[in-house]
Amino acid sequence: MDIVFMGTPEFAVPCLKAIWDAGHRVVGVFTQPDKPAGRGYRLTPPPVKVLAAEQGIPVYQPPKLRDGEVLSILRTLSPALIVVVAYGKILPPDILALPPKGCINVHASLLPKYRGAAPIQWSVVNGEKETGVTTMYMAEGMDTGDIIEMAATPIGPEETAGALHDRLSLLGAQLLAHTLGLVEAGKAVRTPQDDAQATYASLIQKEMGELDFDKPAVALYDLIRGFSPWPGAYTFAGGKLLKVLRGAVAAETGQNAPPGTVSRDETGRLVVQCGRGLLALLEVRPEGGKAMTGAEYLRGHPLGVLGKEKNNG
RNA sequence: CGCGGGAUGGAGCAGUCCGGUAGCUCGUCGGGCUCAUAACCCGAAGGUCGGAGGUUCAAAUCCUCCUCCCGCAA
Repeated sequence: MDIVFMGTPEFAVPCLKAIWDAGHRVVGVFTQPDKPAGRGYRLTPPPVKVLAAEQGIPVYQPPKLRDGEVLSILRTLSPALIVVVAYGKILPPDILALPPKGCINVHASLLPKYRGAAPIQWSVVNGEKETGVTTMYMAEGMDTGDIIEMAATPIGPEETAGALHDRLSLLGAQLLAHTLGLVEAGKAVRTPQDDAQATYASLIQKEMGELDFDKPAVALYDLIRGFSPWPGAYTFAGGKLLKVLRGAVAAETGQNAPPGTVSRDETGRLVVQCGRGLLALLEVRPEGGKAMTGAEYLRGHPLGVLGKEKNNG
């Protein structure tokens, strides 16, 4: 089949590869415009663009899809199918209606749960034990289309969102390859979603990564995993930012000190009192510094109370 | 040139504004104490203060340039 691919970040890269590996032809790639990123704000091309360019596939980076020009480009490319993976834009109805085989999407959750922008992170933050990937026919709503296939996978008790992202990215590519076969053969079955079961995974904001030590240690542990490696969980120590890269639950119950109180446990680990239980900060990065273990951090920084930035200033 | 923080014995930091013999916590090594210990006591080793140049009687500290790391932002 002739396919137009729409995707942007690293997550979409394996899916793009899977298309030609499965014997299909990518006649065009749509991706977000290059954006300033990193120190120096240098213009950086999205990963999908880099791969497409290597393969000599025409790349389009329209700022808007609803300007008519995009539609005429697509008509010229004349794909049988459009595949969308983490593109970052909503497709207007006239584009959805264009390809004869339809538009399909790969989503990193077991729909209808975790519709939306950040399903991987939120599934970890919420302590889910299982997640997966879904292929579906696209509808106008956000991730509301009819399901074609799903593949489930367990979330490891210590797995970070970053690790899960990489696994789901590959799993999604596998599933996509299979789904493409079904679609091409006309054997793809549509299963409508049960909207009553739907949940929504909103866009991650970095502010959501601030550790609230009034919460149970287990919840903070899940937050650290879910925000790793990006944007990272954090707190404040002595008015300075302290990123928490890796944590562990040191005790699930008990509270003997005000939440946020730092101490050193019998093995030298940095542990913090939570609303319920103790959280060990195994790896941290102080503002302007490099990553270090909690024990190392403790050698040069006084014990104190974390996260009081907003209260005393 | 988008904004900002940092580089000091093996680790983490203080000292830099107000130049003047490099300090703290931990680790390491030796010794002691203890039934024992990641605990405690005594002692020791270990540093071109990121690099180059400049100012000065004297520079970790002031000036200039450079390298590397990180935060914001994505």
